[in-house]
Amino acid sequence: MHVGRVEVAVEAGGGTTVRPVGGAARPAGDLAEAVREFERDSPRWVWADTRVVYPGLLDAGLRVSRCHDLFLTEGLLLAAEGRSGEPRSAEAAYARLHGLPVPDERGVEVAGAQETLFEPARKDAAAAVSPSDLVREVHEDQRRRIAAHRDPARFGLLVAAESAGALIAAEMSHDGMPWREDAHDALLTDLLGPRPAHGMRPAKLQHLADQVSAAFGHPVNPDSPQQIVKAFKAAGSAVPSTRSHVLKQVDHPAVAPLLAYKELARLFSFHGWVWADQWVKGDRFRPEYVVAGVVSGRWATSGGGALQIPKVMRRAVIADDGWSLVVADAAQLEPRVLAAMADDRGLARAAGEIDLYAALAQAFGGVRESAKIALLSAMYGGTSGDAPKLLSVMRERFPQAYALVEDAAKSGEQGKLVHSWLGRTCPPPSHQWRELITSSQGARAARDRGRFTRNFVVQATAAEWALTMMAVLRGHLPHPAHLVFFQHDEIIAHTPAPLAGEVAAAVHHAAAEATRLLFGPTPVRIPMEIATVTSYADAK
DNA sequence: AACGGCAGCGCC
DNA sequence: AAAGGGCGCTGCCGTT
Repeated sequence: MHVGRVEVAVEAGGGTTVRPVGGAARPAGDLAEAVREFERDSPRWVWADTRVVYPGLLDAGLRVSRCHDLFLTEGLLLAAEGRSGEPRSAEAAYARLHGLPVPDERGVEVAGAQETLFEPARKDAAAAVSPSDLVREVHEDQRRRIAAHRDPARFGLLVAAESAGALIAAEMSHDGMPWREDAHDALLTDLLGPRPAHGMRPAKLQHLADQVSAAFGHPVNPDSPQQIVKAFKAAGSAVPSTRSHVLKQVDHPAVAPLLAYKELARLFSFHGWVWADQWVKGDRFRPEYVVAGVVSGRWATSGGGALQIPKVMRRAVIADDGWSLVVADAAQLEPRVLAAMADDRGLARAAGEIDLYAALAQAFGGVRESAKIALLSAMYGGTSGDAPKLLSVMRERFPQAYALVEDAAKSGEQGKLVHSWLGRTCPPPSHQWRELITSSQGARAARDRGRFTRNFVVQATAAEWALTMMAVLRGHLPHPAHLVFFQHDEIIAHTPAPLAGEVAAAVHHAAAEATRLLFGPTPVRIPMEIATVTSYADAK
């Protein structure tokens, strides 16, 4: 199979220019036509921004196998060059290349209107260049910068995985996650009562709110932490906050209805009927994913709250008739990633087992929970409870893994940058931090950043493992199975039921392949827990 | 009326 | 002595 590169530039008028790398640019009336023509060779499509270009192709029923996203790559490169936060758009990259005024990233409209892609550049000094020359020059520049990276092979893998993520995010938004509106409505009605009129509380919520007021003997808004704190104080049960774990310690008749209210109110306002009206259409939930929306490379969402779906709501995620959901979860991903990164023999041996913490228990007095606390404290910077004692065991028994996170923390405390395994770089400390660090609060600021960088190296590497796994999986799914959800270390595929076994096999393959691509030969295994279900709620 | 910080809590 | 990482989203409430 020939795998070349084809650059694509979308003109302001909606026309398209394509240029096979090494060849000549030519107009291609319609991007879909160009994709139909070239895609049989599985080229790597080079374009300014997947969010702008790809949705139209998906609407036309087309998919591409790989791409190079200039926007996301620019973000990776800028961070690696210690310039996080500078505008990442191709226009901005072009302007920097030529010393021109750099357009603001916010000026780029990404709502799917192709016309707007080059508008900001047109308003600025980059206006003179044709879109196809802009794509060509920025692409060449990025390839130079990737080649100049201290580890181009790893960094190139990261660039490819990030770009694959952009394709997958667009495809997931296009396909949507199965979400049965009738099941969701039934679930809400069961928990809250029938859908209320606009601006009203559901019956059960109103009843609980009334019980809270009755318990205090006067009207109290259960949504107002201030009023709650005041009411408890007046009742002789002062509380420092209204967090549920605080309230649970209080002996007062308002506590029970208040806690019940808080739990249900959240479901009502976050994932209730109004939410469904906005985000669920035709039994599909279509969130907006933001690839690399988190500095660690994790995805974020810009709407729909897809990464915070409460477990109880998973009952509404139901496969189509005759189809299944294959729910796959990378178990204990972060400690395994730490073991592989640190090449720590003892930890890596434990990470060859299905239950890593159980395998470590022996080192921690035979207590699995202690092993878990030790590892989590090492990765998060925890110091409460038994953590200090358990961390000293960790330092003794798993010195290389311990040193890796300690070094990351020390670098952070000193204001240095740290990197993931493939070369994602954390942002530099803020200006305020640099001022704070010399003040009386300096020690605290240093510790806070140390915890951030300590966690960054592990979380970012876990994120790139997951991205790589997903990219491999995407290429191995049997048609018409497709990915419908991704949440940090968990992936869901929607598949005709008879193909579920093939999908599961593809998941196992993808996990092993991602581990090999990132870490090469290692005793560490990153096993996937897979459940084939009709409803997401039945996984786990 | 619009905006933004905060509290609180859901997910990993 | 204690001290936990990353997000998004909502309603409240003070500010403009």
